[in-house]
Amino acid sequence: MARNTEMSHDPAELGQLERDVLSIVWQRAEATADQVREELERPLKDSTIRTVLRRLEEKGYLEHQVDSRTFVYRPAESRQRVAGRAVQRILDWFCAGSVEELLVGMVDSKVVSRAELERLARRIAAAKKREGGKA
Amino acid sequence: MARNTEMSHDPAELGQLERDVLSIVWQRAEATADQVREELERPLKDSTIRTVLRRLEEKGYLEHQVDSRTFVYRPAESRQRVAGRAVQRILDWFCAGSVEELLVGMVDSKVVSRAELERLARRIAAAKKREGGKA
DNA sequence: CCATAGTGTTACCTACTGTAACACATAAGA
DNA sequence: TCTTATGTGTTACAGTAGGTAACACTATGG
Repeated sequence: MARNTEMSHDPAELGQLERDVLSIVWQRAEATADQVREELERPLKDSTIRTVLRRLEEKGYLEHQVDSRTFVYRPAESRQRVAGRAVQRILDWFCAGSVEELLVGMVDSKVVSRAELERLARRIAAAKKREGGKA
Repeated sequence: MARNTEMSHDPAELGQLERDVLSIVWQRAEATADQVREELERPLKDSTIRTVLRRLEEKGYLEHQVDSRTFVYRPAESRQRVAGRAVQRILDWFCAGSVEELLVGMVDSKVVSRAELERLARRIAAAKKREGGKA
């Protein structure tokens, strides 16, 4: 057995191509298969792109609406939320759920400096007040 | 093709069992195959554990030293560092490298609250001064 | 009515992981 | 010294996910 057989979707389980396609849709806000293919540098067949889009939808990352028989895909969730969940996973796996450990790890791995981290955290905390609580 | 053929190791690419084994070694600081097996709840054969340990070493997560013909595995990197790198990957994939976006995503996905994030960031920033810069 | 454009279905190959058997070596005891 | 644990090295197999794509089907526009 490899990987879970029945779990909610999980960003790290995406392959390279899937991530690329997903990124394109996120970037454009919405995209058809052809648009995605044009934006990919790789020379892939239409059916390949469509398969990937369908799989991404099955996994819950995308949803589509039909616009005169053409599928228009849109993100089902924002990049940030997906990224946030991905981080949550890492947190659970490698940091026993401790956010502090994770942040320390990020500093340790030079993902962000202590100063920068503090600056961003303050900014984000401050942003809350300006916007008033929103989902 | 699935997954990279030649890239530095990457925590998200680990399977469930591999993560479990790695966690045990991290927790104990060092462990032999038998010790790992005892600590796993699952009834696995010796060779299974050893294969996993070997693979984890190949992937760069563990290293071993021989203690009178017994392999003693130790982490090659701290959990925090590995977690940090994992986050870096997510950052690159889903946030175009923007740490701020990632942090916002974490808040968005309720991984951490704004207030808590700020509190931790301050603490981590403060810790730097006490310890003096160290690798 | 035909061609074009788009979807649905199905399939194949490979890499990765879980799982383990079996052969080989060697220290320790009889 | 011969045998037996004990532990390692090698090899393998099956299941799944992901990359890639062909092909059949459908409906729309000319």
